[in-house]
Amino acid sequence: MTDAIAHLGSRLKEIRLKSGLSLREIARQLDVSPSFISQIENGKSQPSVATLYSFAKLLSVPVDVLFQSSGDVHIEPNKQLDIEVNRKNLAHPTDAWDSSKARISSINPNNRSLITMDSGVTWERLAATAEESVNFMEINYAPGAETNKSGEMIFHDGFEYGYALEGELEVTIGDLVLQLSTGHSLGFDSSIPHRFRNTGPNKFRGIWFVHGCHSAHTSA
Amino acid sequence: MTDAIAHLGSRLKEIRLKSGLSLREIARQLDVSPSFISQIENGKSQPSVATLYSFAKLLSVPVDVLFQSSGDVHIEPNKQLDIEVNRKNLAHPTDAWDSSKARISSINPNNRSLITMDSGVTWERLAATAEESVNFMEINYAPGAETNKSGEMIFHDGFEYGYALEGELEVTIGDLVLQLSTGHSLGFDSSIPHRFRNTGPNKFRGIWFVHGCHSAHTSA
DNA sequence: GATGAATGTTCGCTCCTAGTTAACACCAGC
DNA sequence: GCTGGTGTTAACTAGGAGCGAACATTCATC
Repeated sequence: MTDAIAHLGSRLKEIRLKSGLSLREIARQLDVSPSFISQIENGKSQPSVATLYSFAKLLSVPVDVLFQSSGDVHIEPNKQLDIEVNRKNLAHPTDAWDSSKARISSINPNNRSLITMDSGVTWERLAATAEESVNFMEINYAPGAETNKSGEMIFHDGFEYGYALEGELEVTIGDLVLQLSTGHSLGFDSSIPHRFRNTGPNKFRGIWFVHGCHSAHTSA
Repeated sequence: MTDAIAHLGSRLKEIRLKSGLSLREIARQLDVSPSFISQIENGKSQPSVATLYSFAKLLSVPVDVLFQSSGDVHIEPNKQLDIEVNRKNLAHPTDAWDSSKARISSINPNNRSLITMDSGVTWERLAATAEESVNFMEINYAPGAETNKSGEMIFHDGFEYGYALEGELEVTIGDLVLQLSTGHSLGFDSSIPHRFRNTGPNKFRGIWFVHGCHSAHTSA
């Protein structure tokens, strides 16, 4: 077990290098010796929780990320071949799609109405019913993609429900941070500011249900 | 520094209590002494990262949560394995579960509240929010299982949305018959009489969302 | 090509502390 | 009374968190 622990060092190193900080610089800021950082990164020693926590803070990375398997988080270049049906940058999914007149809607996977967001985020509509202010959709987050590049959180009336199909998604709701992985589900009052981010190396897919929202806002 | 570290113990205790596990039970599963757990929870000692990590895993909570100040997180109590939590034969999922007071609900796959129906049909709750008349769940139909043995159809106020994860499900809505397979989704006005049946050889799993229903009826 | 100032690494060493084994006090049920 | 559950504390120990010093390496610059 716990190869998450075993690879913690290399993961730290990987992230540190990406951040462009030198080992000695880290050591200075964490107020520990450079040699110790080296030992940690090479798996020859393990930090205390306090040290690990400061380390994560310094790299401005949620601690959970450090336990994830490393991998080259390479973001898909904006290959928007295949004609995107629609391109919006909505504050949030209230009236992403128009409501339909049909009382029954059945949609097969290759036939979904698609919205492509700027940031590597897509929504695919899963049903088109007569209900307004309801969105039932599959959401996709490419590696590194996030709800809002600026780091702003969004909030809106209503409730939001999600189920993770594949990959990992870091969900921030208020000051709560959750890691969503396959099979995990959640629901929350979406008037609480929230944002999502794919911190993992693979794409994230999830089933999302948003309803009862009439207006959307963003908050720094 | 970082009162996040200082409060780590109490945070752990808080979450453990919510999960309904005893300190000794945790100790057994983590393979450490009960006294040590106590010391950790009371801030008299600090765990190693490995211990902390296993602790978080056991509580099925992302590590980051442990560093946050306490808040209203809803964690589904350890579903006492095998013993089915509840056994009902509801006409339909309106108030299958009580609403929760928590504003945020996160449930991990092994920890869901389960309702077993007579007919090889189970519902697993995916989120427990404050909303009433809302059910977000994973539904399971064993091969041959059906909504209603008698062949009756059901209808109720509101709308119903579904996404097929695995297997096949025959969906009858009014006089329309659909075959749902992986990735297929649907939504419909649930005042239209409907019923489901697993006609395939494998079990069916799907994500289901039902809301806005206040009364349920059956119709031959 | 020597001097310096970065980088990261290894080897011992010290001392702190993660984790132990008691024994403790409490409460519920029989 | 006992037995089996809960959580807490004290005294102890072994192992490893973290250190300092010396190491090898790249670069610039003179």
